[in-house]
Amino acid sequence: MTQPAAPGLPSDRQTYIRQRLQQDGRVVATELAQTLGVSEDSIRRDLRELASSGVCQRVYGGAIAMTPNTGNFSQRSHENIARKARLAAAAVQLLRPGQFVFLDSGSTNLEIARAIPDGLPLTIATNAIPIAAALLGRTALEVLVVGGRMDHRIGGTMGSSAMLDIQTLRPDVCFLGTCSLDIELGVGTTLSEEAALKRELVRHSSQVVLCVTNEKLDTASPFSVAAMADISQLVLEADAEPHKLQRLRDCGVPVLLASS
Amino acid sequence: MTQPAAPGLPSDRQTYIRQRLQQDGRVVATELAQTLGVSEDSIRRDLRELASSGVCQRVYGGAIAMTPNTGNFSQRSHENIARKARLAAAAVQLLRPGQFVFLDSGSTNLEIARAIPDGLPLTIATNAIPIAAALLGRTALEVLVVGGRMDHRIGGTMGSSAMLDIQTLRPDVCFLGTCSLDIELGVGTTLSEEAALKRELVRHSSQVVLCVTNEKLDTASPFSVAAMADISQLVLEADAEPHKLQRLRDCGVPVLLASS
DNA sequence: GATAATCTGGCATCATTGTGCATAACCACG
DNA sequence: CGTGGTTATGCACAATGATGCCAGATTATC
Repeated sequence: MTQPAAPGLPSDRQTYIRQRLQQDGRVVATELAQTLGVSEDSIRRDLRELASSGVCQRVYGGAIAMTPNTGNFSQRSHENIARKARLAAAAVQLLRPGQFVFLDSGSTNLEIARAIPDGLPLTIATNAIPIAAALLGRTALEVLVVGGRMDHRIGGTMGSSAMLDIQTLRPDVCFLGTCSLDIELGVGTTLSEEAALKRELVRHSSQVVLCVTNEKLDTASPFSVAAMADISQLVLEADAEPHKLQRLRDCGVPVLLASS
Repeated sequence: MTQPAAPGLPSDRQTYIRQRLQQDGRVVATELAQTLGVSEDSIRRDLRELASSGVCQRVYGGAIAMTPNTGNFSQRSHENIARKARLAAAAVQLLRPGQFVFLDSGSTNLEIARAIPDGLPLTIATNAIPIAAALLGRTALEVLVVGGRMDHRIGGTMGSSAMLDIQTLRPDVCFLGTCSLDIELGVGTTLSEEAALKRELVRHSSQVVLCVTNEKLDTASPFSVAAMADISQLVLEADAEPHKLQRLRDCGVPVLLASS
């Protein structure tokens, strides 16, 4: 166990909390306050700050570690379900009857698929298996599945075959799954093949919509997918940090806020 | 078994319940209350919340895990699940490491997908979305998804695009989903498009394996898929009617019986 | 149909949380 | 050395969340 710093620079304390989060996966506020010899208020402030940076997720009584890029798809899709569902509820308001919509892989897009109103006639294309599974039985929807080799990390098809399939599509709207969003660096993702597929998607879609949860704002990933200029519409959480939100608005991209 | 947290963040409790659901498929409220050291009321509240998130389905006395997809396909797949699982357990004994296997759509084939032993390296192609979803995360398996228009009745992709995809494959073994089997009429199915796809599948596969539950024996369907001569291997239930079984053996097709 | 177990919703109670405010430490600058 | 500003911290208080208990309704089981 790491020794808590006795005089304790605030940043040291947060480093210690990060360590504990990585080590145990979760922390308890009261226990941290006692261990570090500060009031629970300070701990709460730290946790709030770490949560807004995307390091952890705040829960009643403490916090649990956030692992944005690790873990398999089914784990990720259980995190932040409520927040992603709210984002999805806002996003589906952008849909119009008869549109041809592409739903990229990603846990947020899975929530969007679930949030599509019953009876709204759409044609939906996707390379994500869980999304196709969620739309199975929704007879009002014409569903096209992009074939190819399935990537277990992404939860969707990838590879040259999938790329070729996508090139034959001309979606009206594409909901792009996002790993990170930064104003200068644009949209990024963790896998090179995934990035290539998403770039093709952006190239062929009339509109590109991006749904981004708070922890992904102002972060970067190894592979670039699109620049801010390629984005037609942003959907963000209402409690996103105001200055980040303002800077995104200043880019000229329409922003839709998901009511919290 | 995961150890329940002693101080117990509320979110940890729900995570524990999720784990138990995934592990055992069902949970009992009274047992959970005792294990976690909280009142049954809290457990019931948790289960209600998890149910509203779609994680589980509430039943009298506890909850059962929800399979992600709903609709007519999953209804079918819940019928005779035990019998189909036994059939599947026998069928996977036919698999050899490194084989290229095609799993056609159908609830029996979904059970086969679930019954594939962990660590057995295979390449699996499928046009069935629930099967692809079931294989997601099984990293020992290379999974190829056949793209195309998804048919909500079948639960898989169909159409000309899927046909073309299939023509590029040369599976070692194909597990053919079956609606009916009759010695004179061969294998049949209810939809013409489905039949066309299955015919293509039979044409391109080295071996064709048929898993058939008792109620499908000696029945016919509108559209013909294959003759008895096209079948390489049958997998039947051990308690099939002896005279039907004997007549199938007489056709010269090897028969594997699933122990009941 | 009777009985026992379980479920739902309301309520009281306690813990946790966010916010405003005051205090103290620290830093830069004249 | 003094001063104004910033930051971190702790405390008080109101709001929210979680929990257990209870009464009435519902459901399983005999």
